[in-house]
Amino acid sequence: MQQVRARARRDSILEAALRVFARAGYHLASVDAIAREANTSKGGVYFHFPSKETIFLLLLDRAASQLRARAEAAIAAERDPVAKVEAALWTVLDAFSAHRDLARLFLVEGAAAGQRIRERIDALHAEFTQLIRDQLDAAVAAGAIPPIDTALVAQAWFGALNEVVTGWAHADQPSSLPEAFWTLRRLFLRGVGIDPDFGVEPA
Amino acid sequence: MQQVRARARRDSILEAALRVFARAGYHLASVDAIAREANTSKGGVYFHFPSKETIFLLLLDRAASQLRARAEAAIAAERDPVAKVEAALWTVLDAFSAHRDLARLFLVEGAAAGQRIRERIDALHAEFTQLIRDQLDAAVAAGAIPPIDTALVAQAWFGALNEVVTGWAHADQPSSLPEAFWTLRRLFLRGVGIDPDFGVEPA
Amino acid sequence: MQQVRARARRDSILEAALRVFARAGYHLASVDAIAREANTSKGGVYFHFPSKETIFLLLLDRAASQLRARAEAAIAAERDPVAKVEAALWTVLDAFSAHRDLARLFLVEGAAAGQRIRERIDALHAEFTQLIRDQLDAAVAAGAIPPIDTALVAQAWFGALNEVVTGWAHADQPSSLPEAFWTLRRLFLRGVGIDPDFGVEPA
Amino acid sequence: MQQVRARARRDSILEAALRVFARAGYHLASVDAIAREANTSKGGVYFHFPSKETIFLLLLDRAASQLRARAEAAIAAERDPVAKVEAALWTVLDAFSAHRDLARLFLVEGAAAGQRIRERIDALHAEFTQLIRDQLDAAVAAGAIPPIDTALVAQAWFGALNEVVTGWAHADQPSSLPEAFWTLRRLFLRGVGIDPDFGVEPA
DNA sequence: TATGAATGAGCTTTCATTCAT
DNA sequence: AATGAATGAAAGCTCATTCAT
Repeated sequence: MQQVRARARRDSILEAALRVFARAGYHLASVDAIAREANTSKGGVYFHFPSKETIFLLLLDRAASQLRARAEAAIAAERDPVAKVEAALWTVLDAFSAHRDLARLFLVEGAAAGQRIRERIDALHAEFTQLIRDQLDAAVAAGAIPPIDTALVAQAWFGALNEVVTGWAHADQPSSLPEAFWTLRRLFLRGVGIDPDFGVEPA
Repeated sequence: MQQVRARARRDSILEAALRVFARAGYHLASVDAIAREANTSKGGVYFHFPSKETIFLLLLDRAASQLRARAEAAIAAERDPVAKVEAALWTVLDAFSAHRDLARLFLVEGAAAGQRIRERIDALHAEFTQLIRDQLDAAVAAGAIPPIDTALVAQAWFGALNEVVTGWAHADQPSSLPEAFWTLRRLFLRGVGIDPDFGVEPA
Repeated sequence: MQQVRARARRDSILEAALRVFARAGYHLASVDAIAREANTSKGGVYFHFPSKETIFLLLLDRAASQLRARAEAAIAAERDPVAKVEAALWTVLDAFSAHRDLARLFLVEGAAAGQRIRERIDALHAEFTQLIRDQLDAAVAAGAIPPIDTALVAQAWFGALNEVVTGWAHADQPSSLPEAFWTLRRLFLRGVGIDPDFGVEPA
Repeated sequence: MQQVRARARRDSILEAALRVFARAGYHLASVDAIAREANTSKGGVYFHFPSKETIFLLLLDRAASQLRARAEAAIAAERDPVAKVEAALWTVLDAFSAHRDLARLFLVEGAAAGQRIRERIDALHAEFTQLIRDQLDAAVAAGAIPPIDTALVAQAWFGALNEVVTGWAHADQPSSLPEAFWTLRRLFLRGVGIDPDFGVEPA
């Protein structure tokens, strides 16, 4: 029973930390502020977690696996290789735009937070790039897409998504993300040689 | 004569600051470390610059205008609209990859460094996106490219370039920059409806 | 229980700060020195108080209200208007001479300590001058003292008291406070037209 | 010839320092600001003076001896003992009110400026108190004033003058110093048993 | 478990003073 | 004589982390 309570406390601290990090960024988020947001004390935070960095890392991992799970589910729900590719992209774009602050936090902010965190952020980038790449590879293998350096394409796509979403977060560009999606979809698919409306284009 | 020395010192502090910022990020770079790297004292740094933030901003502006100048020169050297587009892209890619640490510093790291710096980083993103967009608009106007949301495309391309280059530090991909260029070029141009080998594709 | 300890610590920091301020003056009193004097650390001081200035202001207010309370009590204990005037003077003189270092600190030293503190010191001067003046006004209204510019008189008296007491630290004069009181009493009262021994003098 | 120039430079630095000290107070007056005000450089200041403190002390002494000279002249110009007393008072009040900023600087501000300066400020107080006291003693010896603790009276008068003038400097009290003089004169003289209009009062 | 007081290293910045030129 | 670059010892303040209760 006590363990249940402890677990709940731990989770509430994590939620609070997420909010504070998202609001203030890694450096400006003080442990005090996190404790206050979680309605506990600094000591309470340190009882559950060994350091501020650890909390950030935990949140990072949690966000990453949630996103991964969603993406994998979306991909699994499609049969067609190209549709799987699109599912991967759409899930990422969708998740980013639903949680702009987190996207900013983990994709941008986190990069200024010291060696350890940096490395994991890079790993996260790599992971999602890989996820997209896997779908591309499958599509290439299935002949749905002409051969191409899929690693590079995945990386480029990920970066494009990232920029568009984080740009959207604080400017007004683009004004509407859903509309942007259709343009990006065209841009991406035609880029790899698919006519988004009729399948593979003739050479 | 003293002025010459002072100018040299000032420059050496700027160089040192650039190295330290690139190595540690804005927050983790202490003025002490910058002074040490420049073989001077903290007071010396403050004699030449009013604040750490000012130094960062100065470096940022310097890098931005160098890149802008290069890009504009490269664009001006081409006549064909599509070639101008390619020139813009290539310059950015080239510059970024020659100074990956700076690209990381100014495009990623700096975004977590406080209001003033954030604003200028955003402005920098906007500026280079605009630079690319201008070429796209010209190409569309010239009929070299079918109509498209050029703002979004420029943003996506910028993000793609950014990600590919800053991702380089840790991955093994791409093995070579020129190769990557050809892939990206194809990806980008086909994305907007140009056959990179034969010009505009038939609808 | 912890709160008791915290309160005690807080108070001990205040006492320590008072000693250090009195010894060194506002500017020369470092927070480090205050912490050392209070057998705690700089961080400890800042845990209990938000700034050095706040501490000074707190001490200032505390001293002022203690003095005010004493003076008001002494005044209330008298019925005769002239006796009230004397009570105000005596209380101030007594308090100042019992805490010469504080008088010096708050009446003299503090005046060079920045806008906020200056304003409050001025207010303190004004307050005690006013306190004396009120008694003078009452005495004038009661016909115990001939009409006079009571504001100016109160100011002059306050300054005289201040100088006599703060000057003590270095001179040998006056040998004894009670003796000084009788001299000052005579000086002050005769100055406003009262024979200190027989009441109002004939015109 | 060069010595003449050096002397002029030295003096111009002193004047500049006086202005800066009066404007900003001892602590806030930086040597840089003094150099700038004197149209020279920090090094120039240090060529002529060994330290900031020395400069302040020099100015203090200079102001003190100027005031002393004026007071002594004014005193010497009178024959009557009581008139001499009044001359001393009036000179001090006059000087203070003509140079409010300096009065504030040397009588108030300076007190927060470290041991050495503090001691000299005290000496200055003592000196002027002594000057007034000497006239009082002479008046007592001449039978113009009944016996009294002249040291204490002089101190009280000095303090009263000081408070009235410095109060005048930043509040509006008293509204007119010349008017205040007549009130103070009455206050002071009657205090020591002199009817300011008809000489010594009957016991 | 949880609290919050306490620590101390670290930060940016200021400035009196020194010194090569 | 004079300059102004350079120094370095502070200063006030913040905050991740520790620890007695």
